[in-house]
Amino acid sequence: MQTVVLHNTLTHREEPIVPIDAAGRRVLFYSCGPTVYDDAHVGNFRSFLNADILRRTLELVGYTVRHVMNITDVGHMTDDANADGAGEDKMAVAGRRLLEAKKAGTLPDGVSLDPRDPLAIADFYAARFLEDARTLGLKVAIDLLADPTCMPRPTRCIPQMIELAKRLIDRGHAYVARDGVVYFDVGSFPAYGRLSGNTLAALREGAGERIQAEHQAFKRGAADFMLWKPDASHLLKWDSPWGAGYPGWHLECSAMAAEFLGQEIDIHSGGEDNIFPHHECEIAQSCCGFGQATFARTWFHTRHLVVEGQKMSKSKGNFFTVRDVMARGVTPAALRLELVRMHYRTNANFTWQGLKDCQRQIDRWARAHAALVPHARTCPGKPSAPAGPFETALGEFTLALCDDLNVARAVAAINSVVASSPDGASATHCARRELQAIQSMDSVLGVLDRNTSQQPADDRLAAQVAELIARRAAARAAKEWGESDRVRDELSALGVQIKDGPEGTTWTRQ
RNA sequence: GGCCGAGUACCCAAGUGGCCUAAGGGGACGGAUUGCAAAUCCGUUAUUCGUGGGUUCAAAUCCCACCUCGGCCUCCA
Repeated sequence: MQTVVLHNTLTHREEPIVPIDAAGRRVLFYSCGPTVYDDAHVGNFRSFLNADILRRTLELVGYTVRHVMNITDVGHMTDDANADGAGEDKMAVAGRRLLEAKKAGTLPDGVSLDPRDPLAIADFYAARFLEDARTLGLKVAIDLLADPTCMPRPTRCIPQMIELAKRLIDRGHAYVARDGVVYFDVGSFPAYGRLSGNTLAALREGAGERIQAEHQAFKRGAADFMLWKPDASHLLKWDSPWGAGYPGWHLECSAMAAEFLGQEIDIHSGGEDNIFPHHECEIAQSCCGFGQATFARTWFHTRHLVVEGQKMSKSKGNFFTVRDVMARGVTPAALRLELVRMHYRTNANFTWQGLKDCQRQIDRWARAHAALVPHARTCPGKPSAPAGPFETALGEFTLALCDDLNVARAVAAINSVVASSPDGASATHCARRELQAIQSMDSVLGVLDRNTSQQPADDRLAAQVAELIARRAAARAAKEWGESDRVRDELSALGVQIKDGPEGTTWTRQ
C-alpha cells in the first residue's frame, strides 16, 4: 500500500500515516463537524471537504476508513470563550432568529418548527447541513444514510459525557468547585499545550485576553475549563451527579470519538481555530480519562478561507453559505474543487473568478470522460496494452495526494493529459483501463457526478428563452443577421448565454 | 506578547540543491471554426522566483539579515 504522508500539527512535521490497526488496513478518523445553529458557510465546508479529500485519498490507496463527524447540537454559549459557560446558548439565539423569520414570513415554504424548541432548531439546521454536504459530496454524510453512527450528536451521548467526567474526577484530573461546576484540572496534565504551543506559562503571560479575574474565583488554575455546569434555568439540561445542567463544549468530542471509534484514534481533523482551546482540551480529557499517552496520532488542521481577499467570519457577516453560492448557478462540482484546490495549510482565497476557473477545468475533464465511455464499452480490453495517458496520470495524481495532499499537483496531472488525448480512442492502449483511471481520480476529487447547476428551474424564463431562441433560429435561417443579433442581445439582457452546437442552440444562465 | 504560515508571470498556483531558460489552470493576445459571436480546438505569453548578503562547481530551493502580508491564541471550520 502506498504511504500517505501528512503534516501533523502535534509534531510540526510531515509523517507517514501508520494505522493503529494491526493489519494496517483500517484507519480511524474523527472530524469536528458543524454546530447546527445556522447554515454552514463555504469556510466551514473547506474544512469538511479537506477532511473528505483526506478520507478519499486514504481509500484510493487501499485503506478502509472509519470516518466519524459530529454534528454539534448543544453546549455552545455565545460567550463560552472564557471556558466557563457564560453568555447565551446559541440555540436560543437561533430560535429568536427563526421566530423573527416566522413572523416576517421569510421561513422557507413547508417549514414548520417551534422556534422555542432547541432540538427542533438543531434538527432543522442539521437537515439543511446534510443536504449541503451531500450536494458537495461529503462522503461521511452519504454514509450516514446507511450507518446512523457515523455522524453522532452530543444530545444523544449525554451519558457517555457524564461517564467521562466521572472518570476524570475519579482519576484526580477534575474537581467540583465551590460554585458546583465541574472543572478539568489542567495542572494535572503536564502535556497540556503541546498541540497549540499555549503552555500554561504562556497562557498566564498572555494576561488579560481570555483569562479574566471574575471567572477565576472558583477554579484551581486559570486555564481550567468546564466539564459540566449545573444550571437548572438552562434551555437544554440533563440530570447528572452534579445536578441538572449541561456539558462543557470540549467534552462531546472526547466522549463520542471513544464511543464510535475507540479511545485512541489515527487522525483527528478540524479547522485551525479548533487547535486551541478545543483540541488541546480534548487531548487532555481523552488521555487523562482513559489513561493513555496518545489520543489522536495525527492532527490535521485546515486553515481558514478568505473571501475575495477578506477574512470571513460570522460576526463580520461577509460570508457565503453553500446555498448562497448555489443560488448563483455555480455547480456543486466547481464549488467543491474551489474549496479544496489550494493546499489545506495555506489561507485559501475564495473568489468568483476561481469558481469559473474550476468550472472550465471540470468541463474539460467531463468531456474527456464522456469521450472515453463509448470506447470503453466496445473496446475488447487489450489487457497487455501499455499504460495509457490517464493511467500514467493516475500514478502521478496518487503520488501528489500522498505527499501531504498536494491537490494542485494532482489536478495538474489530469490537466496535462486531458489535452493530449481528447477522444481516448487511441489504438495503443486500453480504453477500459483509461476510463477506470479517470474514474479513480474522480473518486477523490468527486466532481464528475455533480457537475450540474442546482439552480431551481424557472419555467417562465425557460419558456421565454425557448421562444427567443426559436425566433433567432428563424432569422438565421432567413439570413437576417441584424434580427438574429438583436434577439441574442435580448437573451443576454435576460442573463442568458447561448451556445450554437451541432445539435442546435443551448443556453445557460449567467 | 506567544504560536504558525506565506511572498514565484496580469490572477490562482506547482516546484524545497543540478532533469528549472520554472508544471498546471484562468486571463490576455494570435490562429482555426462561426454569417458575426459564444462555446470548442491549436499556438504564444517568467533567463526569473519579496530585498540584501552568504554557502556551493551549481540555489526559487540551504544559511543570515531585512521588508511585506496573512492566520491562530475570543465567537467562527
